[in-house]
Order: sequence, then structure tokens, then C-alpha cells
Amino acid sequence: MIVDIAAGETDRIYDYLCDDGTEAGSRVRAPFGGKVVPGFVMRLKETSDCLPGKLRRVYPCPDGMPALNGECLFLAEKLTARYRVPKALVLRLFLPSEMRTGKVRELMKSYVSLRVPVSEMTFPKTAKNQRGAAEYLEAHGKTECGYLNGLFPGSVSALEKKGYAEVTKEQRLRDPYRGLDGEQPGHILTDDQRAAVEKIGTDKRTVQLLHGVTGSGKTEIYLTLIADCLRQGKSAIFLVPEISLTPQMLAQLRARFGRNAAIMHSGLSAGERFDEWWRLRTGEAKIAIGARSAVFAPVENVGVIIVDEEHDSSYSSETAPRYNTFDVAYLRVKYNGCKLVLGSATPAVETYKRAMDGEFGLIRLEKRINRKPLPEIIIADMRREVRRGNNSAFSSPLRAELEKCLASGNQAILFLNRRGYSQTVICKECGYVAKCEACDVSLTYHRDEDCLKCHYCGARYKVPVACPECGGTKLSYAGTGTQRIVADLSRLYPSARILRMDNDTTSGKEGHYKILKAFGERQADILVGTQMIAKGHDFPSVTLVGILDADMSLHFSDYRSGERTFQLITQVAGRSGRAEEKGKVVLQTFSPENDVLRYAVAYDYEGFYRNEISLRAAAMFPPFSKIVRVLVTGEDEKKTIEALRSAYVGLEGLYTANPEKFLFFNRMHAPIRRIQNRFRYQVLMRLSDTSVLPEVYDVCARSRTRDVLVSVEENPVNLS
DNA sequence: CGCGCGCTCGGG
DNA sequence: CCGAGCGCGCGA
Repeated sequence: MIVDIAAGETDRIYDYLCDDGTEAGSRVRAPFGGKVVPGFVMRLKETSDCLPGKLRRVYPCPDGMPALNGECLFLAEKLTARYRVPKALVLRLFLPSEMRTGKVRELMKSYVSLRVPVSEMTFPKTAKNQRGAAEYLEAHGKTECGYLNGLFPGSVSALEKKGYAEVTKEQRLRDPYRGLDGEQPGHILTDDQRAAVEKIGTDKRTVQLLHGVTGSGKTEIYLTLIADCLRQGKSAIFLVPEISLTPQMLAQLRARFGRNAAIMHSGLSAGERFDEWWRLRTGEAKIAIGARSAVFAPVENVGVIIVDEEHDSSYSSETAPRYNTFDVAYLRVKYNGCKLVLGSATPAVETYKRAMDGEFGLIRLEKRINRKPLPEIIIADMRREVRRGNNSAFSSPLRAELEKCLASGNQAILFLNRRGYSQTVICKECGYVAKCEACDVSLTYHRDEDCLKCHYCGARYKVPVACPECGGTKLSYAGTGTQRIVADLSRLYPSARILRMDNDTTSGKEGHYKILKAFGERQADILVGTQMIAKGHDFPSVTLVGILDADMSLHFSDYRSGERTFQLITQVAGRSGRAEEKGKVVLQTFSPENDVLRYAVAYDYEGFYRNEISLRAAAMFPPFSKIVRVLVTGEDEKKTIEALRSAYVGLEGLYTANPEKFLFFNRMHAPIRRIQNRFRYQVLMRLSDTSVLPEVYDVCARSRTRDVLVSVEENPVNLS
């Protein structure tokens, strides 16, 4: 009656005998192939097709209740069908990892306490341990059995047998945010917020997109929706990007909802994470708050699922079951008959299109709560700077603003794109960028082969010596790293205190937090960093944000680079001038006439969207098509190629049978040929009709072997 | 002619 | 996933 854990070819339902306490969803341990392995009960049945002699009995796990509820089993069914991954792998998503790895040994802890005073006890002379234990209990009160037995071996069972002490089982729950509980009342909503809450409740459509500029009060709407759920005895799931799970934010939620809120995030210790999960499972907590994985929270009777910063790329999983948070959330709201609320200041183009097409409800919040104007964005034309002989990373407008900012005692953030493997060729005189003739995306420079490549079709181009547009020879391959920026800055402004934050300098999320904290406490005047400072954090005395190389993001070799850039600028701009003083943003670029930048400067999402959607339609990029990459990786190159061939043959069959559904179809090396000892090959497709997608998953599931991984990625976030 | 490893198969 | 079972390759 169970399916075995571990992944692979054992992905079948095996029949076992079980006793009465076992239910569908229960964890069990089962004798399987000479070993005892963990497993899950999928369903109970009276009869089995198996030879009766073959049936063996499972050992129950003493969880007290099935680890998986009916909804989990339903979702697991749907997800295995959708992504063609072993059921065990999907089931694991629903449990905290501690439950499998055994870091949390028992759900229940046993405690021992005295029933009679020590003075009324009699002990044999030799029973030193019993007497010692009894005295310890009298002095310290109720004690955990294991601990007491450690001090006085064998004492617990001896005292219990004599009737001197009793053993009780209790759940011991840690509480990561103890003392923050408050059940604060909500703020009074503005008319716009009230209208939004009402529309979400009354509109028939399951998915509602909340499009509101930064500071328009989306959070208060979310909290009201959650509070309404609680009032109706329902539960809620609140999803946020991993990066915004800051201690301040969590504290705020706990203050509002008290112990009704359970927080699921990677910063918790194993035990804490397990306890939060358990509180949700038992219904003690009704609100699950967390990043991507919290969409699997074990809550029942869900009243709303909220996805904040809907466009954030952290919502699609990069590993094993490459699930998409939206898909899972959608299944859950359908199952529960409730609403899915997506919120963003800069919705993903795909999401917004679905709202424009009437598939999703659309709610606009146009006013900022505090009525403060958004910061002014100044475009600095870097071509002009170069022509004037300024080859530094700082334009004259940026320097002027920086000096003003420092002089008035405020703080500045200088923002730089990640200087990664992905580098484009850009002409410093006219702003020309090398693009693929077939795909209309920027090309990526590959140092190993000294050529430019298109990541969407694999085409190669020679690196130009001179700019094909203006003949100029000042071609640049990359931006400047943060290190160099910091060095240049301290030469320009010797008295300014500068902090640097990027992937190299900061180890772990603690490191990031420390640097941000130091900056927040004004221990520095200028913060230089990459993407990671763009999100979430509030620095009231920052009045200037500099985006040093907007082009790096704009010309990233990705069909979404325009969308990313718009999101990025909007987000970064939100960092400037949060308190009293008006903020400014300086945007440095070699392509000042670029449409994305022009719309971003005007804070015109609508305009950006109309422009972008027509470009996507013309080039047949998503949402007008679906890019599907089948990635084949393995340590053994021969076996990897073998699996690639097998997948390719199957996929080619699909292609030749339905050529009209494919816009592009080819196999190639992955842009990065080897990562962590694994060779990487891929079949890249662009589908105009996704009806073949289930078969694509089928082919890939069949091509997977013991040591070669074959995964399917839909509209992958990065094509490395 | 014996054992060692690599692949194939089955587990309820 | 993991152990059991068997097939073929080399060494005395």
C-alpha cells in the first residue's frame, strides 16, 4: 500500500500489510530488498493482486497523524503527472528535510516527574542511581527522560516501575520568534486598498494580479486578506522571494499574527523548521509564510494564497523537481476553491498579458500611500563621456550628484551588475551591441573559443575588430568589477567611507545581513554592490542611487533582458529617498535612447509593456511561444552523449510528426560545457504550441539513466 | 580453471 | 536506490 521513498525505477506502488493506526498519508518503514526503507502510504485497500506469501508488514512511524494530508496526496499526484518525476521526489517537497534525515529524532519527547516526595520513598542500598535521580527530580522538577537517564543510568524505568514517578509524552516546540507575538490590529485601509480587497473577494476569476507601484500599500492588502481568512477559520499561504525574508519582515508578521503565523525559511535551525512545519500540520498555526518551498505548506482549508513580487525569478525551482511555484499555487487554490493573489510593481510580461487578456483579474494601485513623488531618474549618456575623454566608470552627472549627496551628509548606493561569465560586446562610442541575426538577443562572448555565441540557437560569430555601425574601435567586453569601483571611488573621495557587497566578499546570508546592517547604521557613506542590494531593504538616509552599467542587464543574452532591466531600475529606484528627502537616481548607459530605459525613467509600466509585448510577438518569444530546454548532464561524457542521443531521437520524432508546433529545434553543447564535473548537453526547442510538452517530458523520463540526468526546463531563467 | 567486476534485474 | 546473480576477461 505504499510507495517507497528513494528515487528511480522503484517508482511504483508496492502492496504491504499494515495495522489499524496506519492511514493514507502516513509515513512508514518497510522491509524492502533486504533493507528497511522509509515510505509513504498512498492508499489503503482490502485486497492485493500480490501472492499472499509475498506480502510483508510495514512498521508504523509514531507521528501521531499522517504526515501528508489529503491535499498533499492530491497535489503529489498532479505534480508527478505534470513533471514526470518519481513520486518519492515530489512527496519529499511536502516534508521538512529534518523528518527524513532524522535530525529531529522524535516528535514526542518523554518527560519524567515525581508522584511522591523523596521522603516517602524507600530504596535498596545499592540503588544509588534511583535515589540520585529522585533527588534530582525533586530539586529540578519535570525532566526529559533521556537527560535523566544520562545522569543516572536506568533510573527512569526503575522509578516508574515502583510508582514513584510518572512518564509523560509531550511535544517540545521551539519558537524562533518568541516574544514577538502581538496580534496587533491592522491599519485602517485607504479607499483604494479597501476597493482592492473587495474586488479580490467578489471577482469571479481565480487569479488576481495586484499591480501597484512601490509604496502603494500592497502589503497592507495582503495582511487584510490573511486576517479575513483567519476570521473565517481558514488558513493562508503567503509567499515572498527568499531575499525579502529579512528578520525585520518576519518580526513584523509575527507581531501582527502572533503564533498563528509559521515561518518557513532556510535561516531556521533544523529543529525550528520542523516545529514550524508541525504547527501548521496540526492546525495550531494557520498562516504559512515563506519562500518558494512554502507553497507546499501542510495547511488545510486554504482561504488565500498570496505571491508577493510575483515576477521574481526565485519562484521557479532550479533543482530536481523543477516545479513552478505558480503552477503549484494554482492547483492548490483550485483544490480549495479560493483565490490566488499575485502582487508586483513590475509584473512579469507573461503575467500581465494574461491579465490584459482577461484571464486574470487586474487591480491597479496607482497612488503611493504617503503621496511622495518617486525619485527622479537622470540618464547619463556614457558615449558622450567617452567622447569627452572620460573613460572612468563614473559619469559627470553621477559625480556631481555624488558630491552633493555626500556634502549634505546623506548616503548613496552604487549599483553594478554581476560581472559573470556572460559578457557582451558593446561599442563605447555609439552604443552598438552585437546581436544574433536570427534570434534578436545579445550575443555572449566565450573566452575559451574566442567567439560570440547566441544562447538561443547556438550560432557563432567572429568577434568584430571594429564597430560595424560606426567603425569605432573602442569595443568593450564587460563592465568593471565592484573591486575596481571601490578603488576608484576611494581615490576620488578619500574621506568617504565605502562598503562593498558582492558574492566574493560576503560569505553566506549572515554576511550580507551584517553589511546591510552596518550601512543602515550609517557606518558608511557609499555602498557598492550587485543585484542583491536591489531588493527589500530600507535605508532612510539614502538619497542617491547610481546604476553604473545599465547596459549589462539590458544586453544580457536573454529574451527577458528588457523586462529584467525595467524591473531592476524600478526596484533600485525604490531604494532612493524613502524618508523625508527626495531621492535621485543616475542611470549610466551607452544606449540612452533605448525604449526600456525611457519607460523606466518615466515609471511607465504600461508603456513598457506595450512596447515589450509587441517585440515579443514579432520575435515569437514567450508568451507567444515556449522555450523548452532539455538538459542532459552526467560525469561520464560517453554515457551523457548516449543519453542525449536517446532523448534527441525521441524528440526528433515529435518534431517530424508535428513540425508546425516547433519554431526551433536543435541539439548542442550547453553554453557552459561542464559544471561540477558534469558534462552538459542540451536540446533546445521553441514551441508555438505546447500540446507536445507532455510527450517531451515522457521522452526525457525515458532517457534518464542511473548516472545521467535529463531535465526539462520551461522558459528557463538562465541558459548556462 | 578460478575469481573479479560490471551490468541487469527485482524488491511487495 | 541497493544487493543478488551471472557473464566474460585475465592470471597460475
